[in-house]
Amino acid sequence: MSHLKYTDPALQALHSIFERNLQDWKKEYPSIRAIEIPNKDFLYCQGDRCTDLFLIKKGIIKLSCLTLQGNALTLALLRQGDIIGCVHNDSADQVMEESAQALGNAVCYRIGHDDFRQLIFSRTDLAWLIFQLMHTRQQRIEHKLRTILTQPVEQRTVATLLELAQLFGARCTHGYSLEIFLTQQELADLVSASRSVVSTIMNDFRNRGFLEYTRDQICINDAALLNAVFIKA
Amino acid sequence: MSHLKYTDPALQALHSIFERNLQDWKKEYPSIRAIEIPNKDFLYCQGDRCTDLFLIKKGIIKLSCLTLQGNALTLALLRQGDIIGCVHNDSADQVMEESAQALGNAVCYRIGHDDFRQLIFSRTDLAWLIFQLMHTRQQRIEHKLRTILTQPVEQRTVATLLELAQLFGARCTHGYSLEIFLTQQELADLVSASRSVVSTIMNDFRNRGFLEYTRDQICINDAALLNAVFIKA
DNA sequence: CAAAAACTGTTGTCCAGATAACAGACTGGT
DNA sequence: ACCAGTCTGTTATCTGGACAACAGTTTTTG
Repeated sequence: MSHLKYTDPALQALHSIFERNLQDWKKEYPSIRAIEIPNKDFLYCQGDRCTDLFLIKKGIIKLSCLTLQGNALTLALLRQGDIIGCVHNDSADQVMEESAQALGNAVCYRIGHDDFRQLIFSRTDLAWLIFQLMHTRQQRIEHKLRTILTQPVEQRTVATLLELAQLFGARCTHGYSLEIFLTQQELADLVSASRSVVSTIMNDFRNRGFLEYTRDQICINDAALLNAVFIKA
Repeated sequence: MSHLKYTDPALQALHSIFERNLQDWKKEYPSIRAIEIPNKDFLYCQGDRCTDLFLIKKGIIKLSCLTLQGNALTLALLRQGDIIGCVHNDSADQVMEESAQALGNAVCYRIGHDDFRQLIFSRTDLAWLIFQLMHTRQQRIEHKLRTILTQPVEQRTVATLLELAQLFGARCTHGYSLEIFLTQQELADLVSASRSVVSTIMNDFRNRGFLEYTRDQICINDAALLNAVFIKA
């Protein structure tokens, strides 16, 4: 199985259905709107009361939540075609459990909860796609749980880097170059580890020639990195 | 917010729709079948090729997966109305990522993947319910992730016990009595901790009068247990 | 352009919890 | 009624990684 599998037909399909029908739907479901989210802006925050749904049109959205101790815990990175926001509920007193933040600039469709519901009712093909999509996402988070519980920080870092390469990677001479700016702290959050450990590991990787990085760019020699993982395993 | 909230209208609704329509559907979707799963039996195993979906009619199903090191990791406990199995995919070479095992005796509806798809297409109300349901489940696993990453084993044990009380609990003199047989190892898996630590903690709780247990029964004094948690927090 | 703020790299300390090992207690089969 | 297998209770040991602290570097901002 490829580590780099990241295309999902359901995702593509959903996305293109929206593209195609947006104009029509705007008449029928007036709450639909395309909105731009600049880098680091929040779609909504933990604790917000939110009555909208979002479908990502472009860009990456980070879902995270604050733990009781005040550390950020990254739940997922989502992209084109994924759905977030208030799904639940018909009872209004629902409060969001996570925050959704743009990682880089993003564009989303926003739809009111009720309109979305209507949409599902009238477009059964949509329902099935969404069903598949949610399932993939479920798989992803289960996978994450497994990883965190079983792999040491080093391996998780590798996994995260490769995942990022998939999401943002532009091919460059040695492998993938990440187009996005991440501080070590943010990276550490993604890995679910402490900043200091990640820092040391990254330096180690650099020395071993698996990657190169400066303050605002990471360039991954993915072949070497993957090799390193496989040799260990 | 109550720790013991465990009723979900969507769940109930879905369940009763199935109850009501089963006979009719049997004609239209011949793959639908109600099946009994005895305690500890598997609906499917990690690595199986599985083309069916299951809706739980009665009982509890445990989803778990084996880690590389060979420990079992419990992903979720599911119950009446929840859906598991092969959702994905239209491409056939899909292998299950987890195992589903009955905890106690259970009854499920089994439906072939394609029939289910048809069902969704024709019953839009179903689609919406399922949508909600998957979302709750998503929330649950995210919550689990958060718990594991932030709470120490002791707290997690408490949480697990209370959860179990909700699922299996029969009211008894002191609080809830668990109707199900769990070895310490299984309990530890649910908590995601090592058996020895859980053992010690359980003894500690017993001494402090929070619960009573023998080899094949646990009796939880939930009031006391909850108190203990709140005092700490 | 200087002072403040934010980011990185490194080290030393400390601890929750994994692991291992062992000695009862129970259970069940023959 | 014995032996083998499984479950519980406990302790002694080890370790990954969190945390805190600090010095050096880069960025921001007034």
